[in-house]
Amino acid sequence: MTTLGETQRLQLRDEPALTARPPVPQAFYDRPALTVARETLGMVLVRQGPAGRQAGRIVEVEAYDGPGDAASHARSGACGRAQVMFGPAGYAYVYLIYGIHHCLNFVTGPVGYPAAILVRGLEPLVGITERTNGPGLICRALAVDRRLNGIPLTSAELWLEDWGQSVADSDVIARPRIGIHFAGEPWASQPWRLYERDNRWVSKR
DNA sequence: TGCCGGATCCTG
DNA sequence: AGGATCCGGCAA
Repeated sequence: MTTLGETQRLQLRDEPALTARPPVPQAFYDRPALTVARETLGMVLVRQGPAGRQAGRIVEVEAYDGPGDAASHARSGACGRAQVMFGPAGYAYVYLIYGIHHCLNFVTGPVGYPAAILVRGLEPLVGITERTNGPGLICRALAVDRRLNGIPLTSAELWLEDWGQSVADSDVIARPRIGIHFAGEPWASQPWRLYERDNRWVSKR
């Protein structure tokens, strides 16, 4: 596995037209949440929306895994907003939080098993001018709201691409998830927040 | 039907 | 440290 240094990433930023790749297929998401989370680091999130084509490299994610995860929206069953998490892998789960901000997730795993990856940090590559170090900021910068809830990640509006900028194992940091103290143990301590070491686009704390 | 609190972010 | 501001879950 090779990783690109900062210099090569800067070169990629200068050649956006040359870097488009096919969308990551649905099968990528149809695996355990932690596996998908690890491999999602370094993948490029592409948004085709009101601002045209935007792209950024995912540098921070969190996994929410299974019906027993007390921090997951799926903890109360397949009702309300969490329904998408119980559906097939490879779909977007977008919800409104604190009445103000949106959060973007990728549904993972088999039908009936609720799991998802929350996108928390994005390194701008193409067409992104606002801050993207935090889940609400990412959605604002990419014009992602609940209209995108439930769309497939192979759609023409939002998808992942592999630009060959994966994160080396030695650069992956695993820590407890943010803002889920209410879940209690062991969930509050599960190291299911993954991010790239020393990347400025990782959310604060 | 009402209330409580949240996978956040900004301002003071 | 506290406010913004909507929605889901749970108690009554």
